[in-house]
Amino acid sequence: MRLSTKGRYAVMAMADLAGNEGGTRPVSLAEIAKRQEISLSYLEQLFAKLRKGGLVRSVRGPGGGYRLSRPASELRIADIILAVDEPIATTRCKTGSPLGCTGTTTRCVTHDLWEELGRQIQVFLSSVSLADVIEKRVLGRTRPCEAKSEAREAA
Amino acid sequence: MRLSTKGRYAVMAMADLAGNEGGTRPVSLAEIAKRQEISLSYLEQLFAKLRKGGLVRSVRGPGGGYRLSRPASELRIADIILAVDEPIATTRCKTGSPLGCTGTTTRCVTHDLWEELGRQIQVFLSSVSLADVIEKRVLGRTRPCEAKSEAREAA
DNA sequence: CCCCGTTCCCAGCGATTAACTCGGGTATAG
DNA sequence: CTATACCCGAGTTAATCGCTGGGAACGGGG
Repeated sequence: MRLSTKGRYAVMAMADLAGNEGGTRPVSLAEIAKRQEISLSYLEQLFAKLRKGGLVRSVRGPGGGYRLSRPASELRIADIILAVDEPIATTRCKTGSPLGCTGTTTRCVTHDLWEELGRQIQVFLSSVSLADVIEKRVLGRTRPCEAKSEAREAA
Repeated sequence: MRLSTKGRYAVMAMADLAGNEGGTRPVSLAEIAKRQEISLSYLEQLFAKLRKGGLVRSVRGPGGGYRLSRPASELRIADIILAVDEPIATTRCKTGSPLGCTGTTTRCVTHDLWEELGRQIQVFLSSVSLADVIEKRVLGRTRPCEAKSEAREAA
């Protein structure tokens, strides 16, 4: 899972859309662009991908705009980022086959590390829905069961 | 915390160093460059930062090279990445003061989200030492207490 | 039915940034 | 003295971000 500003913009825009959807009429990109201070053209680019990903539905013509395809509580942040940001290879192993780097030399000792990190990020972002974000129910999700005092200093 | 290829290369190189340190003589960058297939010049750039960060010690002259400044079990992955990759701002809020974006509009609803994500990554990478990586003790660190079935499909 | 504005839609472009290289310099062992 | 290996700064290439401009569908007024 890749983490870039593009994904962040997409989440911002989706949060704006979820927060301003009255149910009566769609929300135009122009509104979102003004509120979130993102260029309209860039938003269009992002929403094209979000539409292909099935996260939003578009309504054309005057009074048109975008709607969420599902309730905000069922849209996960991970889905949004996955829709706009192509996944990136976190290891140097050949594309597709993670088998090409096992057991030879010290080549890919870090393979498992990055894979596990990616999994951690995925789990976290999948556990947060769009509704959670606009309700500010994000903080305090650190699981207390691993709350060892890992707070030694590096200096 | 920023996640780029630079940080990954640094961790690869440090893992190589930790795995090939016999204790008798330092490890030269030329060796690491050959084993890890990273260009020598780029490695020098990385190790300059690692040295400034106090993670390695250098020995000049023939037979010289680098040593870990501490046992591999006391060097955390987070420290390595922090040493080579400048931290990046994950929100649009003005630099330094995260107070500039509270309560106005929908402006920074995502602020808490990115901050919490960064904290999650930090916690994970701080929980893994260089020794863990070369001993392959990385997988299976997902805390089982949050193992709800979050596996609904997005389609 | 026809015109017209709104809004989504799509392809390509410029500028910023990261990734990486190149050329030198300095300390040290033999 | 010389070869090895660290040290340092500037320069080059490639990718990505974010923007510009024109085209296509749709609703409303005449």
